[in-house]
Amino acid sequence: MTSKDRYNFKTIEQKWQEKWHKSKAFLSKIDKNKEKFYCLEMFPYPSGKIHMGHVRNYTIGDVLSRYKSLKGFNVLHPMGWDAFGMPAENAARENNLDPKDWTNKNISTMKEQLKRLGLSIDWDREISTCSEEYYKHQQLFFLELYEKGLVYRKENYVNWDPVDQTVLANEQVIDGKGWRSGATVERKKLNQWFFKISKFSQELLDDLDKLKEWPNKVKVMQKNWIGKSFGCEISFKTEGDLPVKEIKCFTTRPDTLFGFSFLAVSVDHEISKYFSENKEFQEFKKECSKTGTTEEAIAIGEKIGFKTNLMAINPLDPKQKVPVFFANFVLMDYGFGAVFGCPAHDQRDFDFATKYNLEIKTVVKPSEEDDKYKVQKEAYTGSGIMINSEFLNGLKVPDESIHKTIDILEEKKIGKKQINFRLKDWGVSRQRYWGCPIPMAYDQNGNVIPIPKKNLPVKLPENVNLNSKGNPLDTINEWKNIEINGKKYVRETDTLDTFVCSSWYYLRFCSPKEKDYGFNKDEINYWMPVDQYIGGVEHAILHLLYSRFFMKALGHENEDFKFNEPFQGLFTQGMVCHETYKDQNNNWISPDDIEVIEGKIKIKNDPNNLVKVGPSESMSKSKKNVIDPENIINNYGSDAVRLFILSDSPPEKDVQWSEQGMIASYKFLQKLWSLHKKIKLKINAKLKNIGKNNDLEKFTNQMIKRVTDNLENFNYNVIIANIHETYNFLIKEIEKNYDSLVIKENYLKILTLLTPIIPHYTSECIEDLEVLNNIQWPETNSDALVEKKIDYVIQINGKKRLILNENRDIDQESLLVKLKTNKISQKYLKDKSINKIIFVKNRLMNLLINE
RNA sequence: GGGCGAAUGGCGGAACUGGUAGACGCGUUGGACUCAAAAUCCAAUAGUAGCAAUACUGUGAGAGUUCGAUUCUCUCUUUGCCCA
Repeated sequence: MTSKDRYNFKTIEQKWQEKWHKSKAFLSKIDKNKEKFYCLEMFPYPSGKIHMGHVRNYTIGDVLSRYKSLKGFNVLHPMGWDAFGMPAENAARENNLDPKDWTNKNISTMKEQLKRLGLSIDWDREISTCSEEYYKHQQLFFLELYEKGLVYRKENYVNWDPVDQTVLANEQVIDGKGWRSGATVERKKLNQWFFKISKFSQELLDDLDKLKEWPNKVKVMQKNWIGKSFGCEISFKTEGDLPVKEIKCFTTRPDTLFGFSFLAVSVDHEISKYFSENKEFQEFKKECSKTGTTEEAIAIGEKIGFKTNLMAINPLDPKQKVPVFFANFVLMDYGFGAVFGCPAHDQRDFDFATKYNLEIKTVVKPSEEDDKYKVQKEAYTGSGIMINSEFLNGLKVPDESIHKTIDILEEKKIGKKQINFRLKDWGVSRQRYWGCPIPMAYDQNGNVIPIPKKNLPVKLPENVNLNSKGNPLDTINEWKNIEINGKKYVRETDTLDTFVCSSWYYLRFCSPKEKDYGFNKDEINYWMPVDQYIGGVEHAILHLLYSRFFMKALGHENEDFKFNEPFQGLFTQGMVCHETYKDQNNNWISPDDIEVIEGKIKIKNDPNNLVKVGPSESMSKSKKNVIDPENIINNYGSDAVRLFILSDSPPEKDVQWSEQGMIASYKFLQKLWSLHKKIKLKINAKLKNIGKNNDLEKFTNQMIKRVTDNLENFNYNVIIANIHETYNFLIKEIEKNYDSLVIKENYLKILTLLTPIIPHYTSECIEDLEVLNNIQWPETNSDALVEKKIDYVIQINGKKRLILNENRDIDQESLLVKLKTNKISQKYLKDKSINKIIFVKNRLMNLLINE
């Protein structure tokens, strides 16, 4: 092949991208005569350059968008930027830049990179969450939710970095230290703004059932996160030297009440006020704060307690009095910050009771054990039968026991049926500069006043010194101090969690230029909900749950807003992985810095330094196992990258990056191109009516069916296999005699099938064939799919013995006659009697004979 | 500890509703072209035995249902993710 014949992706891809740009090929407009399809991928954070994860995510979405367009849908496929957030602020501080400039520069770089992928995006709808045009609407939403009572302020514990003077998210606390400063993180109480997501707990849970096109695992994760538990509030009378008469507990296992052996409360429980002068208690409290606040830390960490002189009385058995402890494994957030301990049937309680020598009384036995069963080395938490529990004895655990106990407790007025949710209200305050300002202010007495709507937006001040300790906004007096109606106020200086920005951006895409409000009602009514949302499974809980909440909050007390779920379909794609490399000193090595010499992996230009190959892991800068998409696109072209990133694994699973696989995809496009040249010659030769062979048409129809099915089911990796099969078939078949018109008709259909995957290439081919009319997704001709001859599988005693190619719809008797004249089957059937025949029409025949 | 999922050649992975296991790709081997190499093309490629036709074994392990199980049921092992 001479270089002239080669497929020049550089000029061809650029040519088509320019054409698409100039003709606004992907512009979306409301058209009520067409069915809409809203395809959305999770928008990127503008961190600098795109990475392979983006390439995979947006390629998947693009394949779907282009397919739906060809199918005749009116497709909305927008893109924007999740542009607020800490990396910008940190980068700006380190390099003495403005976060806005840093962000906007990254946006323009990444936008160019995405365009080079040939994505079918309507760039006229581009939005950026850090622009005033975006966040001013968000501030209005905030005020609306405040008016509806869905926003409030309360004191809450936060992770406080005493060096950076800032609040840290849980994931920024590593081994109890601030991720940046390394300082030991403190628990600190701060006034924070909250969204009342807990008000919608039940609805968020119930509506999961409506989300038929969501992966089950994401629904399960959300369900667990919302964490509905059914249980009982129980009041325990107390005796002792404190003015405390009663402590309320929440429990999901009221049936184990006869196994009661202690009562544990959180160190923040209201009775702790009687210990404020107690030095030992204060020491204990300090000790507790060291164990960390995550549920995991508590589960793994040692259980410690501080005994009070209070005794709690078992409401079902007033003779039983047990000690009350402060304990580190009880959190104030859960229930009432108090639990009753039943060591025999809860491992945490068991560990605690063992440590403090408390009674362990068995009240549930496994069904197969007798009544003398005793819990020994660990708590028994399984199902079984109640024992040692007076009137509860014999009840089945948990089916009968829990409900029955609650009924009894309610009757005796010592307990109340209660539903508890694990989901807590969403704290949205961040002590940061680079975020959406919260449109609130305080008077001199600290009373809250919303900024009047006419004064919106509250703009972020510019040219701010980011090197101050704490929140930079706190230091800018001229911004902070304001007057409203002649009275002096101080602004709220916290900004909103960036998850707020991403909770409604999908609405903004429907009407990105609407000036007066965040969206236009008619436009969202046409485009919403998002038909297919695509992104990483790491957002399975927070982002997706917050977005769902936001829709419900907007619709709350608002007849005009008729959506309560944003994403009808959800697809979570897997990560892009690469082998990891380390040198002899355990330093990470980039794949760009290694070479293979005589089968050994070595560091480039340092042949004595052998490389240790580690497991393949998700690409990350810290492990240096990243491949820069830009280099790959430069070397092989976007179509080849798209082809490869889809080819090796199902999109929902992780994919291994492979240089060899990438090269193979590139070479395959070259092969396709030489096939195209051959086909074009055949078409131009204007061959007429030669032969009656319809294999080509049959094959085309098979492919239409298979590719369409695979597209509908996200089996994109199989489509790549289908494309290879198509090549393997055509390269041979095209040598046979066909009518030129038949070739052209079928070939065009095949090119259309490839278009969602490799759009630049097929556009060039279609143009090369001088086809002018718009292409549409081909329909399957089901007549052409019907095979006249079928390979019948002949089994003898369930084992495949031979294949008979016979007419379709042949009946059992006729097939048996054919079989009796066949040499191979004779070998097996000779002198044997057939006991039974299983015949599956058009598929197989199984003969059962005596061996 | 709990929940959900996964396990198929040297590797990534196919297989409709229970009906020819290993599509397709990578890699490997052999061949053609070439002074040679690269590129390209052709062929082979689950294992064992055999010149071959073919036979037997084979979808993490073990059982079960069935004429027939990668697919359904149970037990176990390993592993991934989420929650604790």
